Amino acid sequence: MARQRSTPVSPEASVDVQRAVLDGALDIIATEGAEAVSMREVARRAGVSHQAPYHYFGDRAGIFAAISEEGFRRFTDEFRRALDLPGNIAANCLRAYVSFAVNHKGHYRVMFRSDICGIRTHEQTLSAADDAFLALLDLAEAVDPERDPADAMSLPVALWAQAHGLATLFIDSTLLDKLPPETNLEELVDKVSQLTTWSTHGNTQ
Amino acid sequence: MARQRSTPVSPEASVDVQRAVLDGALDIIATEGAEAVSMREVARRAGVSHQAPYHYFGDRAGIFAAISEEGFRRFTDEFRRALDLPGNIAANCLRAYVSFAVNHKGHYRVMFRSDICGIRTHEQTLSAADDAFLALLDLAEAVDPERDPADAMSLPVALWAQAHGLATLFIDSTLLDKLPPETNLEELVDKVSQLTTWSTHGNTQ
DNA sequence: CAAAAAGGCTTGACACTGTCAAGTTCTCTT
DNA sequence: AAGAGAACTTGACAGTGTCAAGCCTTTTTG
Repeated sequence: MARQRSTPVSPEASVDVQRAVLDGALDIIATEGAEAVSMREVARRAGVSHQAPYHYFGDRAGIFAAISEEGFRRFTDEFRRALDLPGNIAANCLRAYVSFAVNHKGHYRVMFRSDICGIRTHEQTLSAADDAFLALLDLAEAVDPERDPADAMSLPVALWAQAHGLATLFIDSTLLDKLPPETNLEELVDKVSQLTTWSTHGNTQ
Repeated sequence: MARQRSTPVSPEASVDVQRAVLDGALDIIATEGAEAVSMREVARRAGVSHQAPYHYFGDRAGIFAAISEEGFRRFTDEFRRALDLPGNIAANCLRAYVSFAVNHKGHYRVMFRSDICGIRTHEQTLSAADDAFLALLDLAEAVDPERDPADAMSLPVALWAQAHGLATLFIDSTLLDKLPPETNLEELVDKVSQLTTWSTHGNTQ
């Protein structure tokens, strides 16, 4: 007799399995890290056979690619919302960036790991990452519209590096162990914003 | 008959095996990423049995911990050398930081991955990481000795985030694919330095 | 409306992995 | 000379990613 299926076969059921596989993987990534993800464990959590995930994602890297894509799409949404907020744009975006990483650890931990999700071979993930990059360019444009066009990339790279650095230090390193235990993360992010000035094009030095 | 040993047993030989295991692992990490490291593959590359690495490192995480420790020690050396250089200290240190990451990909990729090297249980690795953090605090002190002592951590965190963000974007993300192919990395790092001003304590806003 | 194709899974098998356990040399004390 | 310990070794086991092939159920097609 075949394994009991928890839900009947239907158009929605397949989506459920797909979703359950991703959610199981996300949970493992957020709590134990990406290497702890195994095809068989996510299958087990989704209540399906060890081969079912292959049907949707091809291989292990495919799961990571799907998570990365979803992460970039949700990230771009939240980031663009911060772009439209009133006030200090750079500060708003930094806050949005870091809070996305902290609140979506599972996604964020995979998004920039080109080694495990084979992003270069996965077109949709690549395009989602490109969209996110466009949003970043818009931030740079808003921060300093009059910078030298011949050096258009320095500012976006600098902004991205600060945000990405803060985010990864928070979620993966032992930085937090080195800070006083009462430290408020959001306050710290804002202080870093206040501390940083992105000098304008006119500056020599 | 036992497996032919390439070198006779001697005090140096054991060091050789240890070193060979680490070098094999570092090579794999730098070229394929940390998850591609397997105990049996590094043993194979070192020309020893699949259990030999356990003798020195306990388990897989132990290899990563040893690499992380070595990375932090070498990093602190190079970073402190940059601290003593004449000129713009922040710029010198940022350059040293990023160039360490790029030139020691294998080490750098592991140093901040607390998930795979179980850093919290490995005292020597932890202490090496602490030493690196002290060097960072010295940089912050040199950049702005008169900042508010009640908010001593914002500046080091900001400096570290910028450097760490740049480094990880360079070695792990697809940022480089998005930049013009002729981009010179060292120039880009310097431009980011020039773009960034770490405002002093007197600043309100 | 029957036959064929496709989608959504399943079980089975294989080579490989990390790690425990239990030898087997060597080298260095005592 | 004997014993201890370091530096390995071989063997075994459960768990892994993935290929191959099969089995239902639904959808499309002739």
